[in-house]
Amino acid sequence: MPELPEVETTRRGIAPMLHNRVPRQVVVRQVKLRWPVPVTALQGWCGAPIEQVWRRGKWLGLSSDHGHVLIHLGMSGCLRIVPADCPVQAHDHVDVVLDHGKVLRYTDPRRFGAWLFTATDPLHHPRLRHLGPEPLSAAFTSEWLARQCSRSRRAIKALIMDSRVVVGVGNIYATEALFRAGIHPARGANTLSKRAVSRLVAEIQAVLAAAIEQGGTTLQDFTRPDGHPGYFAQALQVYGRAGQPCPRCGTLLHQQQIAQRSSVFCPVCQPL
DNA sequence: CAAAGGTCCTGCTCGC
DNA sequence: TGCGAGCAGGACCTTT
Repeated sequence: MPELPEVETTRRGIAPMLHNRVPRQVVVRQVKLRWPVPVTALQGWCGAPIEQVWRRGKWLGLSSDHGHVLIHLGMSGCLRIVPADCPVQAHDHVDVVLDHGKVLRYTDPRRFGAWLFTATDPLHHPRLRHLGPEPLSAAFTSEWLARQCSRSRRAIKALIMDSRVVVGVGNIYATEALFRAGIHPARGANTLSKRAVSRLVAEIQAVLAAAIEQGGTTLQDFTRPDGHPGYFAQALQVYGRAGQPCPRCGTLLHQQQIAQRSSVFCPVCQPL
């Protein structure tokens, strides 16, 4: 499910229900996520009101006087606020029971997600320490991306999906941004002109901002914490449309594996 | 059987 | 030959 827009949509959905609420208990039904869930630390975190519900890249943070819970949704993770008597389903791995009778429930069939805890500065945590700039912040400039491109021969798509270069850009939005910028996903990063890099920065920002505005992309089972779908799927121009005509020139869209991820592109609008 | 929205880790290759 | 950096591929897991 989640790239940056879906994580941000999740954050906005759950934050109002968590702010100033006191977690009373954390129930862990499945310890084996990406890393073992730190059950004891999560229980110790209970008892203090949640002051901040924040996001860094695709990580969500719940911060209180007792420390910081770090949550990653992986490929199939989902967070919702449910009533305390909501029946537990398969893959409902973690509950945070809150003082107002509701529960923050984490569901993740593939278990690529993570729940971590740190008592110290969460941005210094080993998993967050090396993250690159936020794509929608002033720190993500064409100068920055051009510098990263100049020292890499990797495919440009792999580069922009590298969280040390820029956070939050996954397969859907990398595919869309490259189409909008007219850049072939397999182009060597160091072969891009400065102009192409600027265009790419602008398109990454535009596509992410638009997707957040629309509440994220709902494919298969992504729904927002309020149960509504995201509406950005209808705005996708090439992702999931291999074999269909390019929306710009009508040529049939190609699909190929690039950096182990399926990539859709227009061979005419995005020449190699 | 292949593929699905993520990303960490291992081990290879290349250049100094 | 040895070392570090950069990179590709495998790994994790379930569902469709």
